Amino acid sequence: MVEAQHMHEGSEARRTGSGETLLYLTDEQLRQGAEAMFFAYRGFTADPDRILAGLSYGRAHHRALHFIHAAPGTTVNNLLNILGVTKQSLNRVLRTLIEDGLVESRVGRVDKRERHLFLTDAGGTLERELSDAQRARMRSAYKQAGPEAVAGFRRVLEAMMDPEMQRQYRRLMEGRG
Amino acid sequence: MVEAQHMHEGSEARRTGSGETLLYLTDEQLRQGAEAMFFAYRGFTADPDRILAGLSYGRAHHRALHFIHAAPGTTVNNLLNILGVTKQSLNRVLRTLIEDGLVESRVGRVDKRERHLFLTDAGGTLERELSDAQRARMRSAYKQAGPEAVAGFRRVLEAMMDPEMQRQYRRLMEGRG
DNA sequence: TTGGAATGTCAACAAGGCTGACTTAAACTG
DNA sequence: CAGTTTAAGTCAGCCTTGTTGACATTCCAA
Repeated sequence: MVEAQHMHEGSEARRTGSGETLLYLTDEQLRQGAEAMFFAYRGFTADPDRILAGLSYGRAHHRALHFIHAAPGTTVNNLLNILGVTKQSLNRVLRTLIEDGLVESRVGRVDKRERHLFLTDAGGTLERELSDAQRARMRSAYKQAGPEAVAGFRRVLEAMMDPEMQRQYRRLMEGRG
Repeated sequence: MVEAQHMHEGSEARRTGSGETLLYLTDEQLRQGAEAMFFAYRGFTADPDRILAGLSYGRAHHRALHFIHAAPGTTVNNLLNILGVTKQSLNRVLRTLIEDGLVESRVGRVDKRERHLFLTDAGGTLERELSDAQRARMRSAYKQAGPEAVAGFRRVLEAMMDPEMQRQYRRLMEGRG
């Protein structure tokens, strides 16, 4: 049920005869949403970035560590698709992580062309440090906003993804509850 | 009121005797939120990026155009704070925009050290083209998710910002409805 | 056995961040 | 008025992280 007290200030909804909900979204409301995304993403990355600045790593290293943690044993190609970068770009990051002993690359058993990626103990430790920093902010934001807001947050974000990314995202959600 | 059907799958809320709502947020739920942010931000920037790729501009030019549009007459220093980059970095972008006749820089009347920035007609046209592309996706996401979700989306994003960015954001919201 | 797929590597380049040093002009302040 | 601070711009150099293109290797599968 769409009720006034649940609606964003300024947005309007109306039920048609057929029961379909129409939304009147002004350009201004959408603009504000875009700005919110911009500022929030800055906050989202700020804490891990601060940690990484000390080490000689960047945000790209964090992303690699994150998704290797999320899907241990993933192949390079799979990681490429998730991250949406070229293999040359990923390779540069991956190479330093392997050299520094944070990531282990194992030749595939069934297909020996493939490399399966795992975090070493040291890699797991850094990954945890980075995500702890990121999660602290998210936890605080979730608590401030409340569970209804969080559900809406997730719904809008999912609807904003490219269809291919949405598939990747849902695949990652499976098998993790 | 917190009711089960409004809650995100897997999140739990409980009312204490004092009426305070407690949230039990697992690391896993927060991780999923982080991944949603990552994938959604990619989608968020994808459409304007495609347009900019043709021209010799990048995302940084888009951001400058966006905020000059949002706050016409803003000074360079103010824009610096909003974008969170160094003046050297902004200057490189701003210089090309001014040279190409998309942005006009006027010497301040009251303080002649300041430069006030405005979009030219051409600048306004490009800005509109870029935000139209971005807004189309946001409009679609907002419609899919519904007004309650949008309100929650905005609440979580705002709570995720650095306090200083939150101030900038709210200041921008004022005087625009 | 040959074609194609997966991976890795080299080179070159561009965008867009950063720091540091310095100039100019204007404004403020003692 | 002299000295300091502020706003803006510039130059030089560096780093990360993205890109393309070319090419080698390895291995699977038809």
